[in-house]
Amino acid sequence: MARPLGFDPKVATEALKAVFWARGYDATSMQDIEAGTGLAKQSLYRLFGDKRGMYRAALQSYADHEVASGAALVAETQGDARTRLAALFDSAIEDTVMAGDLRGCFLCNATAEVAVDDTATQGLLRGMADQLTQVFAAALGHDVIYAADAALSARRALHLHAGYVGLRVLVKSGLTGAEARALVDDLLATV
Amino acid sequence: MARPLGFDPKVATEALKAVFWARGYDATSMQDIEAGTGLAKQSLYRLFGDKRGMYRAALQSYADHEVASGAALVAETQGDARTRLAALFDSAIEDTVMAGDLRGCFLCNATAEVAVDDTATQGLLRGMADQLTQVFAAALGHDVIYAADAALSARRALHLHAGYVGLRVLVKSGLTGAEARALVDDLLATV
DNA sequence: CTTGTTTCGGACCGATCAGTAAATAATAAT
DNA sequence: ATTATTATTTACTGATCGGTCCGAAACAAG
Repeated sequence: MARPLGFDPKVATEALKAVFWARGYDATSMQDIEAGTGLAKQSLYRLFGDKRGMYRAALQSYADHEVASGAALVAETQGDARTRLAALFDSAIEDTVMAGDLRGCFLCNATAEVAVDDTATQGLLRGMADQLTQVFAAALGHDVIYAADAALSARRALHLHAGYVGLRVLVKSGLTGAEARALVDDLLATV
Repeated sequence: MARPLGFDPKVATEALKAVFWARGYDATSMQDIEAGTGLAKQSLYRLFGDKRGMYRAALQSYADHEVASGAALVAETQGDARTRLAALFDSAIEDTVMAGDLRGCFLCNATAEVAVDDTATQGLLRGMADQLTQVFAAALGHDVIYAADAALSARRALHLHAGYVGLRVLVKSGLTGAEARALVDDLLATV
């Protein structure tokens, strides 16, 4: 028996993701957030508590959509581990370097930006990093060699994850499309 | 015939590096900078122009010292490419995960934090990234296979660089020492 | 010691920061 | 229609932001 919300919280959260992804935490002002979401401060504060809450929601939205869509791509692509990983990396290159998108990976940016004493956010990021590592491990699981050797699989998944993070970061400082492809070729040559 | 500087600009620049390395650009206030350098605003503004100038000087100091010391380590270590790279990565692990240093790589952090429209800083970072890639390429150059094949060397150096960046970033979200070692083992297994 | 030049420290600037309080508008139940 | 409850808007808070101005202190040359 009360007035209903004038907007969809899901949509608002995605708008938050877009805003923080583009500028990071500190460089984003409440003014930017109001403009990006189209909502007034009060509505945002009521829903998310404070600016950090908005940031956490944005990160969660990234994990729920971007990371999950990577997992889906790996699951839906037909073929062996290498083929699935190639599809994952190719789509990353296509969507970033080729599209001229210099925002980088939101998760990587957030990890690099996190303060040394912000253990709460660190924990959140660790969980999402594990989630992403699992995507690589899942792809590897389609080869019997990796399916049979958990230690090898874990190690290589971490290797791939690190390469992925490096790729996404280096793009921000001007890595070209050709360099990105060469990097990925070499990264996938061993799997 | 004038009053001399009451401090060493070199030392001040290193203090700037420490301050920005610990907190990043946006999260660092002029108050933090005054406290970290022990200098008054006026002296800093006169020397570096503005806050961005201080940041650039800090980045340059990182390239001149940290990146250069990596290059020195590669040059001074005796042995083949693999041995030299192992020394480089081992020292990175020892100085970060093992030492409980969660600041990450200043250069990586800066790249992740850089704004999409800040082309000036992007250019500066690109130069430093190339410098770091050259360190890996130099290590590879101690194997005839890489010395003879420039394309392979370039590709693999980029691969190693990306892996290095990924390692340094993942440590910030809680990668353990054991995981870091496994990652590096796998990364160096192919060279 | 005087003079010329530069550094240094603190007061100060308007702008912007994250966050809040109160008033207004809208809806659902009675 | 009245009332209870909630959403939204407007105005405002003290604090802090990056940056500047100016007087005082310090040093070198004469």
